[in-house]
Amino acid sequence: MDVEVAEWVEKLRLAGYKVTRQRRVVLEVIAAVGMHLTPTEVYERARVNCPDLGLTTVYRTLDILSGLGLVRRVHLKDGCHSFASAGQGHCHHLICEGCGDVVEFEGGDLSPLINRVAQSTGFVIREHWLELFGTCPACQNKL
Amino acid sequence: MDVEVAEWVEKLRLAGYKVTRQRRVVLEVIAAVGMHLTPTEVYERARVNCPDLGLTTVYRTLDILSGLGLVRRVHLKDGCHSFASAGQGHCHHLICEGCGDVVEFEGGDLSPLINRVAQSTGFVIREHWLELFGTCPACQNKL
DNA sequence: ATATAATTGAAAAATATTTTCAATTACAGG
DNA sequence: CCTGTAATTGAAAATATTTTTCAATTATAT
Repeated sequence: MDVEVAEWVEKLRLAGYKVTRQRRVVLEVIAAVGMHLTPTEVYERARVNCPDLGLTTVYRTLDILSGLGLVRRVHLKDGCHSFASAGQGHCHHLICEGCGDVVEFEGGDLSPLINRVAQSTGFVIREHWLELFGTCPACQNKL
Repeated sequence: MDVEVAEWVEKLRLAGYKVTRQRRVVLEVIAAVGMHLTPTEVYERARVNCPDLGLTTVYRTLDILSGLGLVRRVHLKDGCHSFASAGQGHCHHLICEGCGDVVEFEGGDLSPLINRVAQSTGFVIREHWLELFGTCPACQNKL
């Protein structure tokens, strides 16, 4: 079990959730795979190690994990059904349009932009999302 | 018919689509309402002026409009079923969490950040997408 | 070991989206 | 203005996605 899974298990426990076999296997799949996965894809992969897992539980576990900020929905042009690990700190997702690979990056400082927009619109801005799309080194070589 | 609708109609025509009563009414709803709407919400509002409109046509029209870049999906925490006008140029969405109001803003220059990420990951970055969330002036006053 | 409250999977229900297809309609060309 | 034709339409069916319900199971505090 790698470090990320151990940390996630600990956070689940601290938040008052039971650490079940099913939750553990869902965690392991998402931590092990560096790409975005739909609930059904998580389900299929997780069932290799836990054949009695139900799709309902995958949905429920993804809900919990995103509530805890451990996992985040990946927003793609044609829909937003996929999830990926959300990493530590304030990270954003860089997504390969070829293979679905997801890399996290530090957001840099967007506050000048955000302050400018807050100023000109009168909004109080609470949160922001940034996603980058492109082609990973491996997929560049395939062309 | 306001300017935005007239422009959109022209772009539809130029792209080779027929300008039907149904498409026009969908356009009008989205242009008139400064907030994000689900296909069903568009459908309900559009039917006021066009009672024989079908939901299927709303889905199809939203597909076309987002293909032409006139409308963009709005990505919210709990799902991505809503659409809003995409405005001119390279704009992003600022969304009020209170009332669903959507304001467009110029993206500013993200290229330093994007270049840095491209450099450190080896990705070719083709596109980016930024969304801000907060509270609009009207909703601030309601508190 | 036990009690108990959380969690589970299956099935059903609810919701969202796409496909199919015959009827209708926009509009180019006369 | 008519006409022909290909695009477009709505309704219904099909598919996909997500949530709810509920009885059985299970993690874990004691």
